[in-house]
Amino acid sequence: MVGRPAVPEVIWARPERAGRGPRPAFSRADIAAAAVRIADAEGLDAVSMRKVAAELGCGTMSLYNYVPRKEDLYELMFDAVSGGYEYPEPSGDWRADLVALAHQARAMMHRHTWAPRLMSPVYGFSPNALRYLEYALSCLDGVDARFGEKMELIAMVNGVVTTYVANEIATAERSRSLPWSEEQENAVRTGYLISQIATGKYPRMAAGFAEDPGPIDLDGVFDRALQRVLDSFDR
Amino acid sequence: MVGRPAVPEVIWARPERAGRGPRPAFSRADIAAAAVRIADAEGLDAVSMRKVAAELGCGTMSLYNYVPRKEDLYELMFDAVSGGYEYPEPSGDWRADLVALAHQARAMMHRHTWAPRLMSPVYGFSPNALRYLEYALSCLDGVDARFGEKMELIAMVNGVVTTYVANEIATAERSRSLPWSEEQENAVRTGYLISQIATGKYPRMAAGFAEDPGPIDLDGVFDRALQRVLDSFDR
DNA sequence: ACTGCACTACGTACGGTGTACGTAACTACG
DNA sequence: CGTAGTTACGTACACCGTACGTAGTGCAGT
Repeated sequence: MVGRPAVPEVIWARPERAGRGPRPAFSRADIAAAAVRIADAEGLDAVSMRKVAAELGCGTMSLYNYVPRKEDLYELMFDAVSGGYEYPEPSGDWRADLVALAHQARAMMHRHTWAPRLMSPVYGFSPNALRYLEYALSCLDGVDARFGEKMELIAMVNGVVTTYVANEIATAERSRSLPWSEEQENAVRTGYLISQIATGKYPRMAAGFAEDPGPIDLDGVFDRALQRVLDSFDR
Repeated sequence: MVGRPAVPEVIWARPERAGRGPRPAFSRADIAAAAVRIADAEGLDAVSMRKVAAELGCGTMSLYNYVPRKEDLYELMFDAVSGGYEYPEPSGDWRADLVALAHQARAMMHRHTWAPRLMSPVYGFSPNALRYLEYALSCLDGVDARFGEKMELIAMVNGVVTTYVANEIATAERSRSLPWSEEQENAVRTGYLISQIATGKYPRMAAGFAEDPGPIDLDGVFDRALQRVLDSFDR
């Protein structure tokens, strides 16, 4: 099984335990949890096969018995953190239910700031992603709309969550790979922005910042964007 | 200048040509163009300092005279492809103007499929990003809304563009790093999805795919999402 | 005109990465 | 009971970003 397959393979279709040979020392959940610990502590780029193996206490190449390629490790990680959602019985108010679900997803991504980078429709097949999707659909049970329309709504809600969280954490995540602090970086960048605006080449931005310079309320921005998406489906 | 700075620095604030020393052999535009060529041809992960230097025909470490860190190379790349937009005089119909701008951005990202991965508010300071923003604001000149509201609209439009393009190209980009073709990968993944749905654990998805199984019209999905965002600002 | 310094150019080297390959030990099935 | 298929893992390769040192170049100040 250590020989990498020459034909496509979905990791979820692989049996966790093969019939023959010694019993595996770790479960997929163990491996995902180890990788998640590293990513939470040091960022996604710090997740290497060597480090995950060390975290588990096994040789680097042993990991390849469980995970054929690093891509699959990412898939395990994303599924693992997608397993923490609560799915209360839908209330009948689909807007409130979707808002609650979106807030759960946003909170998850703030806990695991690498998750937005892994968000991809490719991973939409993982067990927990399917559960999430099915639950979101169940929130829309009473809604009179075609299936395709419901899926487009769910996709837009998910899109808002990941883009906004990605933006919210962008500078913080970036500063992980930089030799100076986030505050220093921000100060320099806004300083440059101000100098550019002062050139007069961007009059509307200049006027805008003069009129409305306050700090941004990220929670408010997110909630407004989410409500707008829901509005647009609620005619 | 080869000594990396210990203090934050925005590459755009660096003069292209220093007073002393030999005249630089390349411009920032040359370097960005070389990196863009590589990324277009082989994907973003193929963009390495060595390859860009080879493409330019100089030694690897010479690149560091122009680009203090690889992050800055990304910033140059993103700004370079953001320089290809056309900014026609706003027509007075702000919805049509923003739709046209969004379509330009979408087309750009389809030409440069690595661009969504680099999309980050951090790069919103680059010269061409500022031009883009100022133009989008100019499309909203006649609209009676506060500056903050206009910025939120523009952000949502940009968000829709990048998320949807990222989804559209996800499997194709992914297959670049995989030893088998996109079609093979897709076949296996949808096969697994079908097998999962057939378990009965996801009744709503099962019903949905039975009712509405057709292939997805990506252009239509994108346009509908975009219109919904515009609707939600158009009361 | 000359000196000095800031800059360009770039070879070498270090510590990291994903993973191909080979070998040894183990266990369930024929 | 053999043996095939698995687990375990050390070694090795190609590639990465980039620190550091050295050599050459041309403007600024004297």
